[in-house]
Amino acid sequence: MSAEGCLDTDEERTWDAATLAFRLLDQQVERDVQASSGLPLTYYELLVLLSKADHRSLRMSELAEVTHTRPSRISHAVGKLAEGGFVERVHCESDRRSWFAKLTDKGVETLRTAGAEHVRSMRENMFDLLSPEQRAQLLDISRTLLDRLAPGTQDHATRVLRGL
Amino acid sequence: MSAEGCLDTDEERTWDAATLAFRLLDQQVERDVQASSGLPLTYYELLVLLSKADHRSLRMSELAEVTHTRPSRISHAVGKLAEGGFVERVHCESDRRSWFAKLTDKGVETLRTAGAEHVRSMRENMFDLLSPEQRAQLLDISRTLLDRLAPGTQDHATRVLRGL
DNA sequence: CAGGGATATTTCAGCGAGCAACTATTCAGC
DNA sequence: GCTGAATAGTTGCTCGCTGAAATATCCCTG
Repeated sequence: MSAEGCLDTDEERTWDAATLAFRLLDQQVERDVQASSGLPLTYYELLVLLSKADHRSLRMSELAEVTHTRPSRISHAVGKLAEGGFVERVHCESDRRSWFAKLTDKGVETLRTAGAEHVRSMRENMFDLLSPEQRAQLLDISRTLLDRLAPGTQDHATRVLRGL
Repeated sequence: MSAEGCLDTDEERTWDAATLAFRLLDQQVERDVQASSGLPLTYYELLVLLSKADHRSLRMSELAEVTHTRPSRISHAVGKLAEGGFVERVHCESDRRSWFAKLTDKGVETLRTAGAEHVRSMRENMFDLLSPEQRAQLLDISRTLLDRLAPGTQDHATRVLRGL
């Protein structure tokens, strides 16, 4: 009647708990960041990436690649961010198909306060709850998963952000 | 220039890795489940919950509570699932404000194949990659986070699914 | 047992993300 | 150089989720 699957009970519990925990974590941090900056978490993350890049700018395609999302999302998102004045589009001289998204001064300013709130929320909802061992374990587990889900990405991401 | 935040580098790395890993994991499993059943992962999860409940049915409000999402989502989702014939709405006699969503035979059948694919994907993208220690660590970490993000939920969920 | 506040659900409008189709530019080969 | 394939981005449409307002029913108090 009840046991529908061929699941190992322990696996199922782990899946359910982990899935729910990280969804709720994302949602909570999203609420906090949005309340402090007005920006959706994923938009805020784009600003963070730009702030770390040389000249505070990245190509649309680089943003899509680093975030593992579709070009159309970046196009929409940068459009909104540009409307809000957080970002400006800069035409690439060497390849005129390409555009840079460049963080504006307003973007930097917004990022300062939003970043503080992001850190606070991150700590409150995650790091303060975990022991140092658990943090290390989580990093290890996440990297293990990423090795399969986004192979060769960690190196690549830093390469992009350091200017190839 | 580059270091924008007051973040501990280790914390930032852990946050980035964990966030990305579990987002990609969700997306990958979603793709697999959708390819095999045509259902979004979150809709499939509703069917799983119903299959575990007494009489294969739960109140709308129970579905909302257990999944930690908004009633309006359940309303839309059950509407779609009912259109597809996976679920039927049953009016509650004792409280006529309330409706049950009840899994149909077609729903059970769909769930059989989708469930197999879900388990396969879960294993391929998660459990097969982790050591037994890591699985235990992840369960522990997830529960720690859930204690704060959804306090008193684990008991509650099982209570709902066992009929109060 | 009538009135009012709580509760269960639906409906509507708006947002972020993805897919597919389209435009514009670059590049490779003849 | 010119044609055609590949690449960079954008646009339009659909989908699932949320928040707020609306509807229906229940329950408590007087």
